[in-house]
Amino acid sequence: MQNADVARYFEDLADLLEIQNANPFRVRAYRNAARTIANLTESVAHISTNPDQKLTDFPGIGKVLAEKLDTIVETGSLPQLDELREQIPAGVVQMLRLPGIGPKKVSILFNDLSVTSLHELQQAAENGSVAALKGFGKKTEQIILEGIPQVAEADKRFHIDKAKAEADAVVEDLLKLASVTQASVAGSCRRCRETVGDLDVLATSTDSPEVMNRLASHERVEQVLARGGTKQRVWLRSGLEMDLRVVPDESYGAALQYFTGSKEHNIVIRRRAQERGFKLNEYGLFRDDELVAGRTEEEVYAAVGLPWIPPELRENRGEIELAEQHQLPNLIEVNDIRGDLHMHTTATDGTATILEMAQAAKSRGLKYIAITDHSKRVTMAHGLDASRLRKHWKEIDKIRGKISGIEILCGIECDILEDATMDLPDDVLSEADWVIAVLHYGLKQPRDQINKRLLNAIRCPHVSAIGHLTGRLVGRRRGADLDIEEIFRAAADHGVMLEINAHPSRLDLDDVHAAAARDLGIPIVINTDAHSTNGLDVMQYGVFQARRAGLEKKDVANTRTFAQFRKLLRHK
DNA sequence: GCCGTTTTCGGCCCGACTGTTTTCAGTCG
Repeated sequence: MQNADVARYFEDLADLLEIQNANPFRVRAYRNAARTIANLTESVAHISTNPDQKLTDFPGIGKVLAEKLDTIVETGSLPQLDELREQIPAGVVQMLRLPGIGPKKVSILFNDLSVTSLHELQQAAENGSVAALKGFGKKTEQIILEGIPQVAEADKRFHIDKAKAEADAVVEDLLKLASVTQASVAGSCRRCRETVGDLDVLATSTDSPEVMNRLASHERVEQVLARGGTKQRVWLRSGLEMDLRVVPDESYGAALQYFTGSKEHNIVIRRRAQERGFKLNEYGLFRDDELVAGRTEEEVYAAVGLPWIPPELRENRGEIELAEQHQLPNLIEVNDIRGDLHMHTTATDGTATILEMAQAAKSRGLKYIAITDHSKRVTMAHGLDASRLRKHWKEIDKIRGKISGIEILCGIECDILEDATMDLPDDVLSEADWVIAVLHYGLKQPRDQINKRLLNAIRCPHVSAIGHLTGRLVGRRRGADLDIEEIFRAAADHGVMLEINAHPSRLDLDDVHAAAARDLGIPIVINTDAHSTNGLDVMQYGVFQARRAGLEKKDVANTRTFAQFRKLLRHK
């Protein structure tokens, strides 16, 4: 059982307890524990059965929750959860996803109206019985009727690239206003999460209504959902929701800190403020009613005894402790990247030639690239067999003479087949400068077989790196089930690098896996997997992911010079 | 339900906005 599955038990339990009107702090305890588990690099099943380790050593897991985890690992179920599910139908839990409807209202709908599904809820709203409930009204009825089709729709979260583009465009326009001195995106977008549910934008202005009006009439805005004196919520044409907050200049740092989150990070920061006799809110840090800090984020962190913490790390996953000890990592930056070791050309499913890719890479400041077209198993992309690949490499060799200032490696993205053999024979792979081995097919095979495939690839002496390890697609497809610890140990033993695939729909390794790989000393490469010249521009998202994992320049192999990078290759 | 360099009990972040109220609870971030 994967940690994500175990975490799910506690998340479901928290939802159900909330509807039952349980103690909110008890509910939070379950959610915190779920988060801890989802962020673990070791499997809970392993820790639970290992006599040398204690689950209670992990934050937010006490005696009670540790016992429940043991039960889940041992039996694959949790009696308490089963009981609650019998009392509260799944359709009732689904109502929690309606915007504007929380556990209290869901509880009333279920207990007083006996609705047990979105369908029944719609009928109840249409015949007026929802509006007649105490605490409900015409507006609530309308919110429910509008929300039901939205819930039925798929996940509302957007990939980071799209979210960031939307936010940047609006921020840029707000900054053009005379009254606006500072503006920034905040929230999960500023933390560079893989996906963003909605956008938070912050601005300082002497004329709040001007800013609000500008956003309300912005060409990207479809509809204004709510508007007060300093806060406005709009729905963008792209489908994203955006919150705008306007604060005075002297509050900008406090507001930016506050709205960047994460919620979990902020809870700890606020507690630190409290312990020091302050009150921290989005307007600043106050002693009694006197503003002590708030103009910059640095001021706010300094007031609670910490250096500034990069937004990507603000998840309460240990960054506050590191900051306290002045051991925050010096995070890798986009400009540190010197090479890109995964890209395609017209030889398979790319849209640009070798020369065009090399020129585009050079113009983006890269010093070396690897051309890695598909191997033959990927028939849809017209993957290369041995003879076409050798011709392709000769072609690359010719191009080397036509462009200076950038090194080009003869590479291949070689499929690891379902039977755990490589898609191309050893003698061909041995001629490559760079082999990136990947799973494309049979991702649903059982864990043992997936592991066997990856371990075989890692042991193959010609393989340089494993690309997009799990094969997951962000928000669309879960990755293959694999034993991360075993794979990582093997990669460390054999000197095989692991890729952070920078494409916003992959970002694989994820942040948790990348941190675990780094801890084992495995060199990480961040690659674009570009299928066009513009595809090279996604490098930044891979770097964001690396930053979220706390990686430094030295942890990432393709920040090295070409000469240094070559030395990392185990067999060349 | 978790947690503890004053604590094993009594805390657990804090404010804006909305809708349904006639002073506030619920929801959200």
